[in-house]
Amino acid sequence: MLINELSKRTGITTHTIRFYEKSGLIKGKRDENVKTNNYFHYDEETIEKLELIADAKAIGFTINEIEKLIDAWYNNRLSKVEKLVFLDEKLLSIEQKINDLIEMKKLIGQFRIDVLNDEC
Amino acid sequence: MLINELSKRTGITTHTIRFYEKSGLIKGKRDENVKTNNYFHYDEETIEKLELIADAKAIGFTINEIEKLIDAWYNNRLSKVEKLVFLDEKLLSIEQKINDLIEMKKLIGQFRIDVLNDEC
DNA sequence: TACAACATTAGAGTGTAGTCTATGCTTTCA
DNA sequence: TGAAAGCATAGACTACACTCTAATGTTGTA
Repeated sequence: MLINELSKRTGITTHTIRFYEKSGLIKGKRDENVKTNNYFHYDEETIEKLELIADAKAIGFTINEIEKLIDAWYNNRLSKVEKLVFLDEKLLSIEQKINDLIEMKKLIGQFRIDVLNDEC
Repeated sequence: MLINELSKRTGITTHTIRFYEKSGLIKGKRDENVKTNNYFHYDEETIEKLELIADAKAIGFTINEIEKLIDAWYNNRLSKVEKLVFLDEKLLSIEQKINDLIEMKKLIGQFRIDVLNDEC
């Protein structure tokens, strides 16, 4: 599919898709048989990747981290050990974030009770 | 205390502290008795606030959200209802983030197993 | 009293992640 | 076949959250 369809199917603007393409997060393919244009063609896997990007962004991953994640997932540039090191590191930081969020939830929850009881 | 001590006690640079001051997150007081300088004086509460800022930043709050949180917490610009609405909204978004993180943890955890079993 | 250390403001610069505009070529369809 | 819609690239612009520099004034100490 071309960029417009990809955009419609993912809800991500063509501008942002091109930005991700330039950043190396996704890779469209040029059709060798067509000499008249330079259009990028995208496959179903790209949709998966864009969904992964959206999810990873939502939990605070940077473009750089997402690039590495996609690299570990889809490409074979990283060795098994490198992949495991990276994934373990991410798992740890995710756990840390969950704990931080639970702490903040407690804090705000307690504050909410104080407000409710006019103690604040 | 002056900005240098505040910086040392919180680990936040004077530049960043001034940025927070300009952004309205913290408020130093000028000493009315001293006419020779314009130095800001900070109290213990400011340390608390800077710690709250650091924690809130770590979980992805923006400066704007943090400002509102501090406003609800320390100042009395917001009514009880406004405070509760804001806090409930934050609690919901924190819960959403925790769920997103748990999902991503599962995903990466499964991927880790696949890598371990050479299925990837 | 010299001078190092610290204070202030204004404003420029940086990195991240887009977002938008301009220009120009290609494809599609009435 | 000509207009509308779609595609590409380059590069300018934006928002956020700092981070740094310059210019200038104040305080503390040897």
